[in-house]
Amino acid sequence: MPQKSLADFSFLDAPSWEVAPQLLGCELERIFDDGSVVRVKIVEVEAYDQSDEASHSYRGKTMRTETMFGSSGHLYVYFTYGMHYCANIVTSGAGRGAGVLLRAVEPITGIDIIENRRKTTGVNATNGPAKLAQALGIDFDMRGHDLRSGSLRLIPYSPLPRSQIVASPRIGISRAKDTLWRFYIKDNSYVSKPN
DNA sequence: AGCGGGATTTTCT
DNA sequence: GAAAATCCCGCTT
Repeated sequence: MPQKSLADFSFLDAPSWEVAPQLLGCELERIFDDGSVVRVKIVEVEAYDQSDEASHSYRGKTMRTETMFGSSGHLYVYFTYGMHYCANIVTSGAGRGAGVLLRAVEPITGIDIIENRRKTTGVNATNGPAKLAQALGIDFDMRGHDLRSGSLRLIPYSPLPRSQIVASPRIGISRAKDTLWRFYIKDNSYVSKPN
């Protein structure tokens, strides 16, 4: 398989709420240190932006959110509830604090590896932001990782037709509850909370 | 199927 | 010192 050209990642250099639905159907390839490979399809995401009260970047750049203000296509990893890592794909280019939270993925290859890592099977292995982070081995070691190459790669695809995408309020936030910045693939069984 | 609580530590006030 | 872009388990319907 030939390496994708850099131009294929240019769609990330746009506002997060426009990028988010375009990430649905794209894939992630994870190559672990032992050489084993896992591939998944993105089926649920949420957009966050510095203009948005619910975003970690709302109150400006901090030590934690520095990567959100950096280049598009890098990985913003945060730690929450004392035990969970979650991952965002940074969007909007340098200077603007924005990203797209990965909320659910569908395993394509390496399902046995995923289920071993998660100690569970089926949809429960990857139908949540902290679940997929654990499944893909994402923690603070991956902070700021460039998703265009290396051990975790984004593989872009053409956008899905709008009829296959559902927009809804985001999950687990206390502010900006009415903003419809959660996007998921209609009827996909790996979505964390179908409406 | 749905609710309620506990886990556990980083980050910001 | 409190909240957190969550998950899991156990208990009740």
